Amino acid sequence: MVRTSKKKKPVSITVSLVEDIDDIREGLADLINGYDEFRCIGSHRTGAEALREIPREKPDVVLMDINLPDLSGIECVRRLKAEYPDLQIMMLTMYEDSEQVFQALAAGASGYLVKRTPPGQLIEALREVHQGGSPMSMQIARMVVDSFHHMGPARDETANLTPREEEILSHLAKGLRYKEIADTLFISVETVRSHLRRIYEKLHVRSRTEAVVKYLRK
Amino acid sequence: MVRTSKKKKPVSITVSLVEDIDDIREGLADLINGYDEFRCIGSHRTGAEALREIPREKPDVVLMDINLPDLSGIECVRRLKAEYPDLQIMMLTMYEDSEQVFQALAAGASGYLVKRTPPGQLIEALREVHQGGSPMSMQIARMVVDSFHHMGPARDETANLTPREEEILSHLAKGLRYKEIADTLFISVETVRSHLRRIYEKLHVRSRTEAVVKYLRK
DNA sequence: CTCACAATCCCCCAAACGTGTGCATTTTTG
DNA sequence: CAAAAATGCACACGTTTGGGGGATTGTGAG
Repeated sequence: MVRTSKKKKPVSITVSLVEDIDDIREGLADLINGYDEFRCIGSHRTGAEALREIPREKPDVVLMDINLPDLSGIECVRRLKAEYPDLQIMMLTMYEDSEQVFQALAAGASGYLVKRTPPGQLIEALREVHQGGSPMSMQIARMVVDSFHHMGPARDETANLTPREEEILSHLAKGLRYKEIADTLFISVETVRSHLRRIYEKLHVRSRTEAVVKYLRK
Repeated sequence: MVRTSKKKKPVSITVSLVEDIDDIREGLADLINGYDEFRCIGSHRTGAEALREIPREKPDVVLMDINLPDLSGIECVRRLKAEYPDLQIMMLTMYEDSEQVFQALAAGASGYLVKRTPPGQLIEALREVHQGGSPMSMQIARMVVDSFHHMGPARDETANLTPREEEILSHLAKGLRYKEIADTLFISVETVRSHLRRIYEKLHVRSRTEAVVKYLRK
C-alpha cells in the first residue's frame, strides 16, 4: 500500500506483533515505540487475527510467538509466507525445542529469539532481520549449525564411484528405467547394466532401491 | 558484554589462528592479545602446520581461513574435528559462497564470519563461540536459515496413505523385496502387491524407486 | 611397454516387479 | 445403518531387473 511517510520519519521500520499474553504484547509494543527508528503498527493475540490483519498492515517485520491459542505460530508463519514471501518474520518464544526451531525455519521464519533476550538485543535483532539478516539466540544458532554437522558422519560409500557411475546413479535415483537412462546418456542398456553391477558391488547393495537410499542419504 | 565485573576470571580464552597472509594473521594476533580476556597462543600459515601444532596448543577457539596454500580450510576443519570434536572452530574468510559455507559447517565449523567484520564484532564472536554459540555474519545466517525454508515447500503426498500403506512403504524404502515385506508383516505377497498398487496411485508414481524417493523427501 | 581400470557393448536366464481384473472381509465414516 | 474405504488374497501377463558369463577400446601409472 501507499505509505505516505512524512518528512520526520523517512525510514522507520514498521513492526506487527502476534502474541497471546497481553502483558508481554503491550510491553513489546512499548519497547518498540520507544525507538524513533521503529513503529509498532499491529498487535494481535491470535493467529487468525494476525492472518486477517497483517495483510492490511503490511509491516516490515512480524514478531511472532509460537504458542498461540488457535493455530500455532508455525502454521501462521507458513500461511503468511505463502502469501507474502518477502515478509520478514521473527519468532519470539519461550522454548528452544529443536523440533519447533527447525519447523519454524522451514515454515519461513527469518529469525528466532528466546523470550529471555534482553530488550536491547531484541531491538538490534529487529534491525538486523530488516536488513536481511537472521538473528538467532546463541543456543539456537548453535543448534542450527550443528544440524549441518550431524548430517555427515555416515561415511560416504559413494565416494569410490567414478564420475560416470555417479551420473548413472543420479539418474537411477530419479526413478528412470535402464532404457531411459541409456537413452538420455546415449549409451546402450547393456552399458547401463554393467555400470549398475559395479555400483552395486561398491555400495554393497543388491537392488536399485538400496542403492538409491544410500545415494540420497549423503 | 556486561561481563566486565570486578571478579574477572583469571583464565583467559586461548585462540589459535590459521591464516596464510602474514599481515592479516599478525593483525588478528595483536587484536586478540589486546584483550586481557583473550590470549593468542598459536599462529599458523598452512593447514599442515595447523594440523600438527594445534593438538599441542589445545586452544579454546580456532580462527580459520578457508583459502590456505596447501589443503583447504574446510578439509582442515574436518580433520581437526574428527580428532577433537569439542574444539571450537570459527571460519573467517573473504567469500560468502554458499557452497563453501555449507561445506564448512558440515565439516564442523561452529561459526562463520566474513573478513570485513569490524574488530569489535570479531572479538564478540570469539566470546560467543566459546560460550557455545554460533556467530555468523548477517548474510551467512540468512543463507543458512533460508536453506531450511527452501527445503520444505514440497507438499507431502504421503499424507493420504493409510497406516498400513505407510508401513509397507517404509519397508519398501529399506530395500526389502515383496516377499520379504510379506514375511515380516505375515501377509501374502499378493497383498503387498495390491497395497503397492494403491500407494503408487496415491503418490502418482509408477515404480518402487520413485515412491521411495518421495517417501524419503519428507 | 605392460597392467589396471574405466567405459562401452553383447547374450542368457531366472527372479522380481508393475498392472489388469476380480473378490472377500473388516473398519471407518457419513 | 449403509456406503465407502481399508485390508487381504489370487491369477495372469508382459516388462524390468539382477547376476552370470564374456569382449573391446582408451587412458594413465608404473
